Amino acid sequence: MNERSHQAIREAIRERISSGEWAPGALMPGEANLADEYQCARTTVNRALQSLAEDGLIERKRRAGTRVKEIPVKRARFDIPLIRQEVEATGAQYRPHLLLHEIIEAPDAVAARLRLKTSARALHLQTVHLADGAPYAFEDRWVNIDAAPGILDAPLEEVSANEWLLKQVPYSSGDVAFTAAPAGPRESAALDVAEGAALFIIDRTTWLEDRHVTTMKLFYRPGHTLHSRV
Amino acid sequence: MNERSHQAIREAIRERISSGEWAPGALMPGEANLADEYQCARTTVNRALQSLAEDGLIERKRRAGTRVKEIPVKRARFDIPLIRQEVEATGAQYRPHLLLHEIIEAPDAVAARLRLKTSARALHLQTVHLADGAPYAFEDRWVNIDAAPGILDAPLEEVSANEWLLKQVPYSSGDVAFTAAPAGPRESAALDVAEGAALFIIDRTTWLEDRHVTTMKLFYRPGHTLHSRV
DNA sequence: CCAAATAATATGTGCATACATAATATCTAA
DNA sequence: TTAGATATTATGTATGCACATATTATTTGG
Repeated sequence: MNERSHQAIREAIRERISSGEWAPGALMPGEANLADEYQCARTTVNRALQSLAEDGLIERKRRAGTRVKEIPVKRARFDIPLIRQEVEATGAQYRPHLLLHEIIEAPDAVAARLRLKTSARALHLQTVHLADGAPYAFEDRWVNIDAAPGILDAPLEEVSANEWLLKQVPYSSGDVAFTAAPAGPRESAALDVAEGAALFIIDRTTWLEDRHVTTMKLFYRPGHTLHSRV
Repeated sequence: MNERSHQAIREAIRERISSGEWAPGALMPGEANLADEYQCARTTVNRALQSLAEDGLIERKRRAGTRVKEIPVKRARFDIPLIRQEVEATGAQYRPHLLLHEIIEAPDAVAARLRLKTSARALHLQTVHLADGAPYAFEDRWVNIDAAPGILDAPLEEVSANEWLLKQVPYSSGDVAFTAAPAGPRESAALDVAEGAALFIIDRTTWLEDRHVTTMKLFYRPGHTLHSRV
């Protein structure tokens, strides 16, 4: 990282913002000025400033210029890992255990998420993810069979459905929600915790273009945390 | 967005990856080739590919080339809002209510987080955030007085400590953790829920350079979810 | 006086080029 | 044979330039 690199300049400017050189909401010098000051091309300053804007630290508008944000947006990024990797990262041995595998009419909430016709059938799976044989998380998943037909023949005792699907449709998009809920009878039994225990839950729905592939809830054992830098 | 813009090219390449044109793990054509194919400068392809790498879809190494990731990292991004804004976005009226304001010796866990000497004193605040008068979230916060001295004179009945601190040290960094836990007596009373109810919790520590400013836990009422796109 | 046309301006982006850098492949000498 | 030097190559990035675009300021015409 050179003295005049866009990264160096970005950090220098970040410093100046942190130090309060420009008040929150204030107009910063234009790209041309900064380029002059740092003895570099405007392109380079542009890149530095765009990066700071991505970070939510400044706000840029054509013709209007660049200002320091009044209230910088705190943006957290989480890498959502494969459970296998998550478990293996702790040094434990991973094994999925399939508790339920049925093809039944999907409840309305699920049908809506998978864009199924009401009363269409879907694959319903329940899995406990084990770390060194002990329950680590409980997964309740519905799969749109039309969108992933091969799953009926997949060896789900060995590879978790999550992993299998990821191999099939690796570059899908989706949405995630984080929440908490008390353990119901299923979760309680699967995770070996008291009913009503507070569980951290990740709720995901995944699609590839317009094919809604799967929706699932992942219930972690009490005490699980997910963390990140801001 | 032009046909030959870096964004257009990025999306075109994203499509080609999604469609499976290049297998997971496979080597993609080099920048020069793609530039040739898309009839644009290598710089433009470079920008498109860097963006896809940021998204965790591909992996790039000098000399070795660019490959499609075997298992793309699912990266969720959350904008963590001010509670005031979060509440007001629902159309409700926001009001913070300060329950506790004391300067006492910080417990070890807190002292560690704020990098305080053991048995140093810190400001301890407990606040209920109200939406239209009803409890929305409960905040338990510790502030390093040395790092934010003005807070002792701040009108915390009107502006929440969070907001006040954000005004003072707007460009701080920090870490965030999400978890779940049962409501204890304090949370139960403040949020008006049963003891043991499953609460979604955001746990944050904030610092500016080497000054650790504040650490807090935010307990949401049952049912709260945080969501995002992947 | 006000609305619409027009000019001015800061950021946004593409391009050709040159060189930097990291990783790999190949050659060379003991 | 093999460690070490050297060449090769794909990505990384800085630069000067031109032009695009969004937004604000100014002018103009009714």
